[in-house]
Amino acid sequence: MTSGDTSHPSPATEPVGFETHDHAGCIASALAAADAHCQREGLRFTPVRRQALEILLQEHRAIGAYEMLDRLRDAGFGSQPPVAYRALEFLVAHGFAHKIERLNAFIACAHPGAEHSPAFMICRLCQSVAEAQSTPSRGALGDAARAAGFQIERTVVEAEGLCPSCAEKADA
Amino acid sequence: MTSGDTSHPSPATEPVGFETHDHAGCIASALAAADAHCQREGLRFTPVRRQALEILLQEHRAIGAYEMLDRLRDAGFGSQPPVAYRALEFLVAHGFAHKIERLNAFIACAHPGAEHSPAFMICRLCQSVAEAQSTPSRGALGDAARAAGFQIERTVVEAEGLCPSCAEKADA
DNA sequence: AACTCCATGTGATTTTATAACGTTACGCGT
DNA sequence: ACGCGTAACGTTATAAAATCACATGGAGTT
Repeated sequence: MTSGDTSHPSPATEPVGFETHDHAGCIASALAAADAHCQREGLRFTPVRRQALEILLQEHRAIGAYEMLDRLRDAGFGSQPPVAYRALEFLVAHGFAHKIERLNAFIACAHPGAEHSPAFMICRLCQSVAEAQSTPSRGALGDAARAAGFQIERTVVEAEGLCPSCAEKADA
Repeated sequence: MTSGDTSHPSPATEPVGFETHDHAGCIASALAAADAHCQREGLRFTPVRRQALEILLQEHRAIGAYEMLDRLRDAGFGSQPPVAYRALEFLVAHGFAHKIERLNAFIACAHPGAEHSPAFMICRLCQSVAEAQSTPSRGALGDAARAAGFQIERTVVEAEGLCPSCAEKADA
């Protein structure tokens, strides 16, 4: 991930995962948005929770609960698993982060604030993760659910494969 | 693809999971199919592997590795985790079973033999699981992947919600 | 101040998964 | 049939992921 760019032409509508972008800016704005959202909703955006989100945003990749725990401990918070799990649970519950089931890991939401069913593209070589949108009600799964009378409440959509840059290397 | 699989637009409308069916028959035929497939491919369908598949077929629901281990031990096989994990790994690798990431559990494939990208509907109340087809290349995810230059190799598609019968109970 | 609610911190445990290693069984060429 | 190489099996041990249970403490309310 290069870190030279400062201009971010279009906000949060595309696959924000395999491209370079304004890191400091996205962290700051995401934290601000989370702040505002919690204010509005009467949620307590406590120090651990804020720190956890900041860690996810800084990494900009999926990190496991125990890696998060290490970071939180380094930042002066508790050192037992529930510390990390509770912070992550909060972030996920309110849409600030997502769990990548396939990796047992967590990543900051790339489309904060928006109601959405996320879909992820996971590179099996470099482990990078990009978030896109899925449309559960459309497509084969939606058809099957309607046909079966199944009420979808939540979806996990994760694609594993090669990101552009790893695919290029693999070709060579 | 199988010989019988036509490429019509909506292959996903046989939800084989929330309906009653000929249990003994489906077990026998699935085992026979697996036998044949292994024969053809030169795979070793050993006793543990066969027993593991039979267990999955009998249950007809997602079961965890340690539950599988219990059953295998009861059947006279080894009693340590790798026994179960290896059998399951074989079954998954060759398409006889799938892992439900959301549940950390495994289920027999409902469309044995066919090349497919499975999608699952998981009832959050009764834990039943139905398998349908997904069409990774179509839909929002496929679009996003193409746009990003991501090469999809495998997809995890899992919907969580209410199965028909639990939805009915919940309504009442 | 007393109360309640929720968040935090900690120790302990459960559940899920893999590493490492020796032994056995099979597949195959001779 | 014999020996060879590989894959499968079994076991011990350990790692990784997640949860339980309980005590403490702070923010807001009454």
